[in-house]
Amino acid sequence: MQITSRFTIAIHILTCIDYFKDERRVTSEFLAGSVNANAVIIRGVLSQLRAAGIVSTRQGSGGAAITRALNEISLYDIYKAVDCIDENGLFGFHANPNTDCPIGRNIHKAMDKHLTNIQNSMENELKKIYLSDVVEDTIKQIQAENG
Amino acid sequence: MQITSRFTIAIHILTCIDYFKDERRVTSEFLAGSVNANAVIIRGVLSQLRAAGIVSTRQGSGGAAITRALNEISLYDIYKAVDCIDENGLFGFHANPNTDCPIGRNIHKAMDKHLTNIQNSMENELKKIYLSDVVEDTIKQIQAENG
DNA sequence: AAACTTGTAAAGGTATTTATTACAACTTTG
DNA sequence: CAAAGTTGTAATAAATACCTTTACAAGTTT
Repeated sequence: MQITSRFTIAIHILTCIDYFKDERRVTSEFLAGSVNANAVIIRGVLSQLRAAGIVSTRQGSGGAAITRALNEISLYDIYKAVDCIDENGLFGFHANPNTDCPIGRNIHKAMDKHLTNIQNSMENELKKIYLSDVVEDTIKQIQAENG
Repeated sequence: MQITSRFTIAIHILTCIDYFKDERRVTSEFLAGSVNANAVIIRGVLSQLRAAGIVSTRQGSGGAAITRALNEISLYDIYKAVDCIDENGLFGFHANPNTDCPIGRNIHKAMDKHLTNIQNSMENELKKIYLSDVVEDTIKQIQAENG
């Protein structure tokens, strides 16, 4: 299993929007070209980012823009926006353990606390990384390939 | 997306094996009853745990046993045994970004380092929790429901 | 009005996961 | 040694989740 690629697509999109913002209108079609995915996928991700207040889009005229400073958007914000994982839902539980068995009846509660802590620690790491970090690293990569 | 339920099934199984070890022979059929899953699924998980040296099983006579002390088996050991997630594979990348675009060509490398760190920090948390912790908590839950 | 773009629903396809069936190999017991 | 019970594993089917594509209404610009 993997965290949905919508998350890395979202980071890709946001990096593109910032990179090309002064150069051209960044439409879903253009972004689809860079990501190499269908434009409807891109529009779906943009929809989620818009609902989270991270980007603005305009019908008709087209083009997406980032609404906040890059160092005010954490990877956690993006992760939450594209709805990667339910609250406490990182670890899948098997449905309907047998309640006639003392273990089946209680194991879920016993595991929950620990697994929630693990998920929280992962999400806390996401909060420490900002879109600005990724954009800077991407630009370094681009400069490295030219020099 | 979620981490496969084989992980929580494995913890459930191991807790059962320990809990019932002095009382009865713990067969895959019995475990399937507690988990409420098909016995073949249980045998598959037991196979993986056996390959990792966490349990031993016996053909014919039947029954599974844990090979180490519970406080020497971390949730990370179990997580690795049941092959939840590939190395650096927690976050799914969209395949084939457009290499004609400077962002498409470089974003992957720029994200990789950060996402690997996040996955590592999650896995390090798994190393801090032992099967003994989960078993103790489960027994506390059982005692609480009786008293 | 024409051309272009976003927003979203709906249908189709693909991949992954889980469940089931089947049976060979092994162990114990009478 | 035969019968009963169990593990180990392959193969197939079913269910679920995910991604892609088609279609079109609604908005904007020229």
